[in-house]
Amino acid sequence: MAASYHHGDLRRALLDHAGSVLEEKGIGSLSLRDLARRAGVSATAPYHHFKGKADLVAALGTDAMEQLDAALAGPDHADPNARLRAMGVEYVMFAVSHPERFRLAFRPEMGDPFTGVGADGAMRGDDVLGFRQLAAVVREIEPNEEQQVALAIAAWGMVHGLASLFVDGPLRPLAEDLGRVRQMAEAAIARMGLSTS
Amino acid sequence: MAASYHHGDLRRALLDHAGSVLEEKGIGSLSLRDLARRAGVSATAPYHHFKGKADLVAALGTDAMEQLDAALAGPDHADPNARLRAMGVEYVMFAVSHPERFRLAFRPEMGDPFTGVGADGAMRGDDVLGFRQLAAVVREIEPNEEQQVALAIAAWGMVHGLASLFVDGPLRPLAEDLGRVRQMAEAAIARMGLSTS
DNA sequence: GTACCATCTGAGCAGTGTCAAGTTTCCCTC
DNA sequence: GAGGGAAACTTGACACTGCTCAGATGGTAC
Repeated sequence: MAASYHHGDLRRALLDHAGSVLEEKGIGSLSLRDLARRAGVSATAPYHHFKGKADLVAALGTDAMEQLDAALAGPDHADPNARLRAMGVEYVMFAVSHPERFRLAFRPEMGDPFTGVGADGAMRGDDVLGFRQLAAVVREIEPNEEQQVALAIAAWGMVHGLASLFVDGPLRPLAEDLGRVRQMAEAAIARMGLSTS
Repeated sequence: MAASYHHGDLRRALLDHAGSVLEEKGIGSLSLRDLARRAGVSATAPYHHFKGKADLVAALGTDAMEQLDAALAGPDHADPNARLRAMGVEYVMFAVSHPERFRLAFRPEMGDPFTGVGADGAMRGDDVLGFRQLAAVVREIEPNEEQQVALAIAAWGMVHGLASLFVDGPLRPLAEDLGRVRQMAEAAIARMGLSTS
């Protein structure tokens, strides 16, 4: 009797349980049936909230992207170059601190969150989570529009690569020491001549 | 009669078929049973050559890593800075040209090819595919050992990030035009002050 | 109060990874 | 050449998965 026929917010519950599974056992162990079981609901109930597994994973990816975006909002130095560097460090720290979330935000085999750059190569930055803040700070640093794209790509590429090497690449053994990661990220970012045009 | 009981080189055949499936339908559609079927063999035969699916995928990752390594051997400019930049461009071009292979080389959920950086942060570059050539050219550019690590990480991070953004990230729509990718990669890499210490 | 409709259930299909036990073939040794 | 052991392969089975479809349920708008 306590359990009502209608769950209330099954969609949210499924996503939350998915988050737990993700952190405990990784994306390979994510199963719709298991999530349904955890939510105390039949195996087919999730299909009333998601088109299928891919759709649920895509929703998780969007969630992750939003969290990354939020983490990037922290730094607010007056100097845009310093802010860009600080944002880069936070990007890497987020990835290392929440590897499953970071992977999910860039996992295209099931659902794709990106539509951020037009086929002509122009940035439509305001449309893309995470890119918005990058575009803003880049505009402060670089007046030339064409160079803005180059700078944004170089900066994003740099920190995304660092993050990937720590999360999925050869630097993984170092990722446990967060202080060291921060230090290495700062060093690598400092090495890049951001302000030179 | 024509078909012998023993396959001959089932391991190689399975990996080859896996390569085809990967390029045609992506890693999500990779199934051991399907590979066995394609090789004309029972569903459990692959277990005599791989511990399981994860082991097969790990072998594919190693293959991919070797191919990436080979692709990086191309450029041979006398100037080490120019060579490093050219290697970076080739890295990105490989990723964009063979996205499934590139992903596989950095896919840890099933098997992990990396042991390249000691817990102390020192490079053990000669042990790691791909890193070997990077370590060599970095040594030519940068005499200071500590700075070598920083430079190597910055350079690898940069090109790996670029590659990832083209393959799995917001720059994906641009990845179809290989000429444009090359041009953008060159611009982004040129922006990074590699030779400044 | 009744009709609607999103939500949820149950049974069932096709496909998967993996294991245990048996069969066939190759190859090395005498 | 004969014998024997090891490697390669098969059959059969189990537990699990994503997904579909027909039907039960119950809140809500009229």
